[in-house]
Amino acid sequence: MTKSAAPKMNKKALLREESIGRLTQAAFRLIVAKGYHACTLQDIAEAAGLTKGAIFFYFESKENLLLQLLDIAEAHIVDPLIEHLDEKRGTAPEKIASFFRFTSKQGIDRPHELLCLIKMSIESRTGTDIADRRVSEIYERIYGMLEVIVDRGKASGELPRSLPTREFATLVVATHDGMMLEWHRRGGGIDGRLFVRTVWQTFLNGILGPKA
Amino acid sequence: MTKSAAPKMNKKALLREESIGRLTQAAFRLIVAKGYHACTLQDIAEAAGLTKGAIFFYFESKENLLLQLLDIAEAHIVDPLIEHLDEKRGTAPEKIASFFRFTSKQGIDRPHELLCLIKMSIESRTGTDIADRRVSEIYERIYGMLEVIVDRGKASGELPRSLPTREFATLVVATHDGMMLEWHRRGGGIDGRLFVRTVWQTFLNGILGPKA
Amino acid sequence: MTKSAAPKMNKKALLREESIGRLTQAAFRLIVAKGYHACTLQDIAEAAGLTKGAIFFYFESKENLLLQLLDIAEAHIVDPLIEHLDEKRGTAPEKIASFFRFTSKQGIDRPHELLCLIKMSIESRTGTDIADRRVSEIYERIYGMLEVIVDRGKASGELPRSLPTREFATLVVATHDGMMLEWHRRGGGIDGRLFVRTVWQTFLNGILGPKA
Amino acid sequence: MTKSAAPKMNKKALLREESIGRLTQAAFRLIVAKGYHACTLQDIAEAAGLTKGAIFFYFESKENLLLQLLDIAEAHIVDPLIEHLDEKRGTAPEKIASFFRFTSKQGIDRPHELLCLIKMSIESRTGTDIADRRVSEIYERIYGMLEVIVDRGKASGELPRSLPTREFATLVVATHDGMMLEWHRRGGGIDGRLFVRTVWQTFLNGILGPKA
DNA sequence: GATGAATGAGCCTTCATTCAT
DNA sequence: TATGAATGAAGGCTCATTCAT
Repeated sequence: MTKSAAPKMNKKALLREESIGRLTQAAFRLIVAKGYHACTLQDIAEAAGLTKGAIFFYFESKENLLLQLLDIAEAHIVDPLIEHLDEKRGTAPEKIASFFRFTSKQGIDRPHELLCLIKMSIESRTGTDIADRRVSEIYERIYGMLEVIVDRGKASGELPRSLPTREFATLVVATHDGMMLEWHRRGGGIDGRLFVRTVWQTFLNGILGPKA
Repeated sequence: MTKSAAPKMNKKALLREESIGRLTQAAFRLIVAKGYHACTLQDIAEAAGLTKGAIFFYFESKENLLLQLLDIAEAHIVDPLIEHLDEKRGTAPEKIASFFRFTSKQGIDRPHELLCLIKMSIESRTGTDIADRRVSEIYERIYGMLEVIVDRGKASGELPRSLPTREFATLVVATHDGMMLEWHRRGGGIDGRLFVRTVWQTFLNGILGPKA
Repeated sequence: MTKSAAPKMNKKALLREESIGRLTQAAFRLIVAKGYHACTLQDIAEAAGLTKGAIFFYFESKENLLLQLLDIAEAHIVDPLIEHLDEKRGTAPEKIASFFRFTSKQGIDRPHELLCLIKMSIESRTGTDIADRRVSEIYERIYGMLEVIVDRGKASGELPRSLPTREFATLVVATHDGMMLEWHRRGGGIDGRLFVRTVWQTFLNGILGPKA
Repeated sequence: MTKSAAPKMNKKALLREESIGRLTQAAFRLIVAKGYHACTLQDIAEAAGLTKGAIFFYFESKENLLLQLLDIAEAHIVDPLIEHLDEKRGTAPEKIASFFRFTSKQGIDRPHELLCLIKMSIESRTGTDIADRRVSEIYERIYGMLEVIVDRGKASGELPRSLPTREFATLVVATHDGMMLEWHRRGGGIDGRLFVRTVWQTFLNGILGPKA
């Protein structure tokens, strides 16, 4: 449904979508594999079966391609995540468990998009260029959401008052990102589902005690 | 004492140490800040108050400079860590807590060296070039050590038999690296000591329950 | 006919041939004038009215450009030479005279290609890199052909049995290359045709006596 | 006797001569092997067991080192050659035979010096820099001498009047240089003495007929 | 819609050269 | 006497970018 929104879409538009899709997928894959700076437009174009020129035709610049990828990742991952947690009724710990569960599912369905976001958040910390700021922006949304959950949890007594909000939200993100990166790094060697479960059970136990 | 081992060191040797030191420190700092690929030798040389030529005089190539940094990081961080945990008597959970405590201290004393290691481990996953393989090698040492600790802990009943060794070791590294990266990312915004304590207390609670 | 094989060739292909042609001609000229190592890609690009980038677009590296030049020189000079002498009926001395006559004509028509070959064969003798080996390969073809001619000449009594094959073939090449180099060196000062005739008449007399 | 001209030479001067000797010999060897431009001062210094600085201490620049080599080659090879042919009584053909015989002996005794001269005469033909002009100067001496011999031979009837002086002198040099280069190129493969004899006998026969 | 030719800024690297010691 | 440290100009090469077709 997403792809064929307009059933009367003409051939040109179809071709356009097809090419853009191939380029973005190739870009996601290669940026995750080699890092943004180490990966050339040549690489991406070749992987997509097109030429460098096509990238400029569709995206105008390398930076803009990256911004598009970030938009996609935000729309596919962060928006649904926030929506999901907003709608969800439940205690703070439950919401945090949901956070892990939900993004883990994303990480399995769309590993490149999630990993692209995480790797971009790490590759550069200068904060000077547009893409860096865009990444920060996305991360701030996540931090903001988590801090609200934690604060409410503390207010309602679901979480210990002593928990430092900011540091704890940071810990959640850290554990999550670290988990995804290690999962990607050790690829073949570990059992994904087992690993994810180990992570958030440990984590939840950590906050609430082993009964939770 | 390490630096001034020979107090009667001649001027040339002193100059050499001084320059190498300035270059490696600048390299550590800039690679952590901008990533290896995004950071030029010009940047590094300027930050060290020297010229590109000096880098080639001392290190022969950009890749070799990186390898030297990895050697330094391994010697300053990983070697002492492994030694520390080897010597230490205690249960598996205590050793894992020590792992966090020890490297956190390293992360505060020599943040650039630890972060350089972590960032390099993330920037590229192709595993094709020498530096990539060197990073993997270093990480394998850490993984190996952790897996031994976990296995012994399981054998002695200090850790639940149900704990999957490999996945759990991965979780420890993931949490640790994620923590360091987030700490670095949010820099001014969070309280380092408070954060680190939050991390490993949560983590330990997660394994052993809140009393531990 | 060779160049305009397809009269309906499209513009891109024409442009390509034109640019490649200009670059190779410039490269031949400059390498002959200044030597391979002393001549920069900047020099070549400028002489061809293009930029360094264009060289890499077409040839990928300086070494590869040289290899292309060697291929061209072999195809234009050595192949026809060997074919010519293979087809030719006649005694060994006649064939050797033909050798001089034929390559002298080549040397006048395409002086840069022949001289490039000769100069490259002299500039380096390390034999370590690819281009060096390629040059040796080409020269071995010439030596092989000459040695066959000499051996047959000795067998048929056209050449004295006492003539040492290998040394004599070397002499032919030495005289020929020396001649071309000196002709190039003294450029304006000597009469090319007169010089060439002097060379091979002297040479032939040397083998067969003044009557030949 | 040449080296220890002053029997009371002090240690410093001896050391000086020793170092200069090692450097020039290394330079001769390497320039012949790799060509002037392809051979770095580092190479030379290392081969001499010294450092780059020493070269500048003794020679001031790379070009100046080359000029010194050319001076040495001229003094050791060209001066004795001209002296030898001047003193020698005999016909023009005999003098030319002497020319080959004499330099061949030089080529065997001091191959690097003679080959350095020849290779330098080929590597560059721009004639713009000092070293190029110096090489030309040396070659002009040889050409001048040969042309005098040929002219006198023609005047006295020892050589055919029809012989074009300039072209013939060029031929002599061409044959000689070509011979030396090929001898060096085919190194192990050919018999030096046999080769040289083949060359000049052929050559002489060429001018005078097989009886000479 | 997409390509192939070409550019130019900037990178890593080399190397002759300088100089304090 | 000779070295080791350091430089700077220039070389080969990469890569994002432009543009005519």
